[in-house]
Amino acid sequence: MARILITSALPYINGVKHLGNLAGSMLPADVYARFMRLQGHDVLAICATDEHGTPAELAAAAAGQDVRAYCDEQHEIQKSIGEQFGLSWDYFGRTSSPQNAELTQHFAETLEKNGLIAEVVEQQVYSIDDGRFLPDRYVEGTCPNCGFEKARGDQCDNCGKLLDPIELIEPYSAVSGSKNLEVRDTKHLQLKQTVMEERIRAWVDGADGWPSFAKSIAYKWLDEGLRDRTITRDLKWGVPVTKDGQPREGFEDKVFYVWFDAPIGYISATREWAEETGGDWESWWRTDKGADDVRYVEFMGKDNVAFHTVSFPATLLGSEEPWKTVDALKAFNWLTWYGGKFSTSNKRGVFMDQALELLPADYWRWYLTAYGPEGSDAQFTWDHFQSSVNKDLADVLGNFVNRILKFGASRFDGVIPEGGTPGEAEAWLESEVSTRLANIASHYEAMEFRKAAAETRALWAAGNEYLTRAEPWVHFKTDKDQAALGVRTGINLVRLCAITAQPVIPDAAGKILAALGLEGAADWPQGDAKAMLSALGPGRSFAPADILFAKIEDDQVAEWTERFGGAA
RNA sequence: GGCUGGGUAGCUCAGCUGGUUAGAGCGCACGACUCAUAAUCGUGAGGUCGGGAGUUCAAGUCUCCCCCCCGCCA
Repeated sequence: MARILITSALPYINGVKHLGNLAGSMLPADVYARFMRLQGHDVLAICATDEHGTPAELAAAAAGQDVRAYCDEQHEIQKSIGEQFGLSWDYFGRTSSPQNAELTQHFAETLEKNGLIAEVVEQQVYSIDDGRFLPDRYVEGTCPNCGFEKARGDQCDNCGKLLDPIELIEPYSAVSGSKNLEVRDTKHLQLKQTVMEERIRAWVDGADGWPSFAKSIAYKWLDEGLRDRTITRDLKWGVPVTKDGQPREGFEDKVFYVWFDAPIGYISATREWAEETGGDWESWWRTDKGADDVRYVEFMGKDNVAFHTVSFPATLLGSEEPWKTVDALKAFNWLTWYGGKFSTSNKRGVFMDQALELLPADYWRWYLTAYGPEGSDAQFTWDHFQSSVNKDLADVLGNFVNRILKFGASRFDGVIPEGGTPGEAEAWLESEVSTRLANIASHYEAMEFRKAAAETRALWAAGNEYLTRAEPWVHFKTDKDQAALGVRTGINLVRLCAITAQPVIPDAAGKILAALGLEGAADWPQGDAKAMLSALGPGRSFAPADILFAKIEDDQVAEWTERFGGAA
């Protein structure tokens, strides 16, 4: 039994995530966690909301709420929707937790002791009326490049030029509209990544278990040369900056930059979990306290790769403390909406809460796993979604389960019958089952989700093919024992299909197992195929399940296309 | 304009460090079956791997140039 720590990139707090976010980290992390639990491993799956930063403040302001209240509410919403999607986190924490503040301050102070943090003086816009420094996006004014009058401090939306707030002509506060601004010197902390560069490169060199494109992203950053990063911001909402555990002089109105504290959230959420459950968080994160045998697997979208391969490791390695660093890293590409970007404002794309209004979670889980953006970007289209789900789930799996259970119920009174002599069809199936099960497991081990799903489906197809070969409906007329063998074997195969499908479609798998009278936990099938296919012996009763997956109809697709946008 | 990532059968995608007749699913055509959600099973037709040049005994797979798409940034 191995110990496996799984994290998925933290969803940002400002609203419900879309299907691309789900497909790119949270869902595969869950599928992987479920598979590993089925294998009997000790799994700790951690996620959390990423709550700090300017966008959170802006979103709260837009909602007319206090930031804390806004985050409280949004956190609960995201947690609930995730659970409805079957995301089986062991803990879903928050980066706004006291645990995260403490750990973030600990890391910053430790890094400083190790000479990796410098205090620098920068020039920044100060709003006298607001009584605060204004971060980039809180200053607006006329663009010095194109004359656009509503340019933001970080960038002009009109000409696209990247700006420094102090360059703006006639700047004003986006908070109050006040023009009573001045440029003042202000102190910030910088993480000296330049000093860490060779060390991080060596660490990346030694890494395996990353997709090639993840490694190339890390090298690209390293090749361009790491820059020292300012890790503090002039915001109220965030982790306060401290020194020796006390508020740091000159930093009373500053907090750590969201990208500094967010990945630390993986650790702090584990600590939240430990405090709630009595678990031992250090045994998962400190190699001097038991984590040396932990395999740590991170899931993320490709936009997050640099932060996980360079920035976060810089924090961990720079501390000179025995923190666990990532072992295997799985990065996903983009799920695109008809080849373009998901866009809330343009009414393109489906968000997690909306998806659940349309169809149960398993439909989405299957589609996003079997056709997800794993090796390259993947296109979501309604037509593709409809045809994939209908064929795979309704026709191949649903129909297989349904036909064998119904036939067995009507011909053998819902009791697994005995009798019959295994022949060619059974031999073929045994060979098929052992091949497929081995493939499914090895693809999951390798975190090849599309391939694992394809093999899972191949097992379902083998079920249909077996019935074609065994023809119990034909034998029933002349040789009931032979028909009994087909039914018994078919039902055993249904069980195997359900168990192996659990990581991806847990609800449907549960319904199937319930139909077989197998409520509760089921472990990954053990033994040889012959034994697996006779695990459920004669005499056990079963009942046909309700239709597992209703087909998606054309008029539904038409309606959804109208509602959510489709081909551009 | 710069920088990633792409451009492989009608569609969506696999093809690791170059090596037998380039793969899968869907769709399509034909055949079989009737237990089943008009589901299933079998067979088959489909690709000069974006274009050009080069390296090599051998390139979808390496090098260079060009074209196009998505995304990020300027």
